[in-house]
Amino acid sequence: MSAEQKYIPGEIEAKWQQRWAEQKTFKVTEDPARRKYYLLEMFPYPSGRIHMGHVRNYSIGDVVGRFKRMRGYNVLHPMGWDAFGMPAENAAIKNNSHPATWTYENIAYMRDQLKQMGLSYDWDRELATCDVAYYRWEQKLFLEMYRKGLAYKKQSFVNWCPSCETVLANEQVEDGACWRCDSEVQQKELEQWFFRITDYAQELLDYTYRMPGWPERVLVMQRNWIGRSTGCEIDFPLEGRDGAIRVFTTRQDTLFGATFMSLAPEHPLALELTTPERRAEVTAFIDTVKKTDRIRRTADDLEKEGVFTGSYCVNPATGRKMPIFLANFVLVEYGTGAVMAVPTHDQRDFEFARKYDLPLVVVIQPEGEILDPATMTAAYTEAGVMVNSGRFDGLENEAGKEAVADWLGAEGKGRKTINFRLRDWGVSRQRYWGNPIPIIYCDCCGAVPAPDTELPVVLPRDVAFTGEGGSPLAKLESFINVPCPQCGRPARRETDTMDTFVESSWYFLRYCCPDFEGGMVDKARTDYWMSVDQYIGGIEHAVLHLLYARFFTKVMRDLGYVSCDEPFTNLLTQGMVIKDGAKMSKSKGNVVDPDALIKKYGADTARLFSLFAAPPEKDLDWNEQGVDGCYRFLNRVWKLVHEFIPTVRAAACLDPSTLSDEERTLRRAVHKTLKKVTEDIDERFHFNTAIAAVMELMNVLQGARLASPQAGAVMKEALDLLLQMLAPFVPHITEELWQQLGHDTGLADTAWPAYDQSATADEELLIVVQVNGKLRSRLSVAIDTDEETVKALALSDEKVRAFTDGRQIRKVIVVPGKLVNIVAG
RNA sequence: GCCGGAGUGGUGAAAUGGUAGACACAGCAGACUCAAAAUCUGCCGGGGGCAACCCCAUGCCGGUUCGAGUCCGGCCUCCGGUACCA
Repeated sequence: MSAEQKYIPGEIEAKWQQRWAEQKTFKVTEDPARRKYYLLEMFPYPSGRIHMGHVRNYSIGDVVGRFKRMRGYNVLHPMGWDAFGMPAENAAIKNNSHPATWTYENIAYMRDQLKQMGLSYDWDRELATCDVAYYRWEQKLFLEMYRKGLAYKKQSFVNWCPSCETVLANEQVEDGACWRCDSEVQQKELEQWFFRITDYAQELLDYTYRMPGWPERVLVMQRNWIGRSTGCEIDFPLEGRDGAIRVFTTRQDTLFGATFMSLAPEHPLALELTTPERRAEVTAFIDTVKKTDRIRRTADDLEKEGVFTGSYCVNPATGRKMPIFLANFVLVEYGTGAVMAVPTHDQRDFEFARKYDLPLVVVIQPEGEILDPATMTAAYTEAGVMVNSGRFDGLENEAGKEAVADWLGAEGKGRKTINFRLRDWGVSRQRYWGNPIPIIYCDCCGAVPAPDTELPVVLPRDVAFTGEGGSPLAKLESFINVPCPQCGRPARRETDTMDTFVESSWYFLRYCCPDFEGGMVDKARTDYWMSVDQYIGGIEHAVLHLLYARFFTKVMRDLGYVSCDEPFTNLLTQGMVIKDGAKMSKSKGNVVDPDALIKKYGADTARLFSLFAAPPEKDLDWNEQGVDGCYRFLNRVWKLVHEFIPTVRAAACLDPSTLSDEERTLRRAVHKTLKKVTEDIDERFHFNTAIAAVMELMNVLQGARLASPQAGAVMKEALDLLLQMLAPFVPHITEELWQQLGHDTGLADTAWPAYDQSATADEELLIVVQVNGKLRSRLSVAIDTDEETVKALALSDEKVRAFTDGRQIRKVIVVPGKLVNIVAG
């Protein structure tokens, strides 16, 4: 084989990447006359180099993008950089440089890596969230949200990561540890900025039932996170003094069984209600609880402990005097931070009551069983009939929930309410490398928005990175000191920056119009592209990014920026990349470097393997030999096409009506494969089976040795279609071979071929014959054989007779064109 | 505990309720070669049989059905999420 006939991925890949870039093949503009398709993969954090997760994510996306494009869609397929964040600061400290330098160098390198993969992005729309041109609009939105009360500041206990030295949102705490660095999270009382995502809790929940394009498990995770529960707020008057304790309960049907009250140790009334003689014990208890770290405090084996405050409140239904306790399992952040304790019907209250010898009253009686408080070993939490509940006795407890709620409302002692687990989104971060929150603090005027004329608040560059802790911004006098926009007196800038999840909550909108100078988004262009038709990324963002982005879309809709209710119509969550049974990670030492892979095999092989080895949603087991196999396959394609180049160039015009049996069979295989590949990509995203089908076709084509003029025409069609089918998966090699076959137009610009329905039709059918459901024989019959004939053939078949002779034929089931099942007994 | 998802050859996997294991990897045998690599061809779930074939087999136990990897019920195991949520 001569040198020019050898498959050298490096050469052809560079050639076509350059061609696509020069010709702006994948540049798109809004065109209302064409069907749009917005395809988006989650943009990467510029950590330094891409990893296999990126290779997989972007390979999957690229198949969809190239396929939809060939199908005639106006495809928006952008890429950019989630460029603010902590690692840049850490790197700056370590290397004595600047986060911006580190970030932009990484972007340059990774952009190059992505380009080497041959991805079909419109690079003209590239954005980096750390560019002022991007984050300036976020500041404007922040102020709009501030004016609407959707951004606000409050003093509260917040999650503090001592290692990152910053606050975390609830969603960013995993198992009591920081989502990024895994340090144990502490509770700290601080004044912080929040986004009022709870205002949208109901809508965020409702739409999870109207998003059929999302995986059910992501929707379930979001529903659980939002955590809506219906119940009542009930006021328990304090004994011997004014005021009341308000509780939230979903079990108002058990109100008559409430025998004591449990408050969170952090409850505002905790100390106020403590009598002088109990004071020492109570403060000691509060201290102990506060010192208990979050992991242990939320461990399920933590013993229920509490302390009596010395005060009492009154059950509004029974008039019973209820001792008020502080309890370590009551969470101040959920409900009202106070729980009416019904030990007979709540397991935690039960354990607590047993430990502190508190009274039990049964108020829900199960059918066919009598509960006795003296002998109960666990709380009864199932359905039953209300007892010891005055006027409600005899009601089914579910009906009782309604009745008690109505009664509480009528008496003014409580009301129906809905409670959410979702908390507001804390967005303040005590970091430098983020978007400055555009607020100025004045001793006279309080918090004042930076005026429009002063926007954007540019992140200053001349900052020292000492690694000594705290935000470098807070030490920069030239940044902090500013006159108050209202009264002109000396004031101070906010030095906190925004959570980087804020940038990723609207980047998909900015891609629609990345060059727009007139505001955050150009509504006409954004309306054309939105919503994202297909979003692809890792499952790890199920409740972080994906919830925030939904929230932002709704906020921006209500502020008039966009028209859609939801950002992502279809979501694909791809599986992890595994090697040797574990997720690829530096600490495991099982990382495969994409650069080395591409250098050795080329981008097409890297893409092909990551698409072939598993369907997109499943974890992908990386296997070097499998990669080798894909490389060999591409070599076979290369050789096969080269072998037939002379034949194809000399081929006659295809006339399907004059083909020999052999030629027709070959052509049938080609069109059947095209049908399968089309459906596998378009309807199912099953790229692995699509590729397998093409491999099968290759095996057929390699065996074909045809000599007639029409055979050349059949082969020409076969190779053209083979390359078109493979184009979305392995765009470089197919483009090169396409050109070598003599085509003038680029393969990427061809239309996805339609299969010839008549060519796919079989002439003979294989009919499976079963006796009592077991395979016994196969029949080959002409396509138009009628059912009765097939039945007769099956019954008279020699192999079948061996199993039916001497038995009675009870029934014969015929599935046309497929199968005959003879029931004999 | 609760909520998801998954259990199929040595491995990754494939199968609108209708031939279980396509395709590929690994392995074995052969061809080519002085030899090796590369490439090509064949075999490749287990058991029985000279063979045609037969029996068993999709985590386990039941059920529905002419027919179940697929649907239903009950278990077991693994993975992911979540957790004192009142």
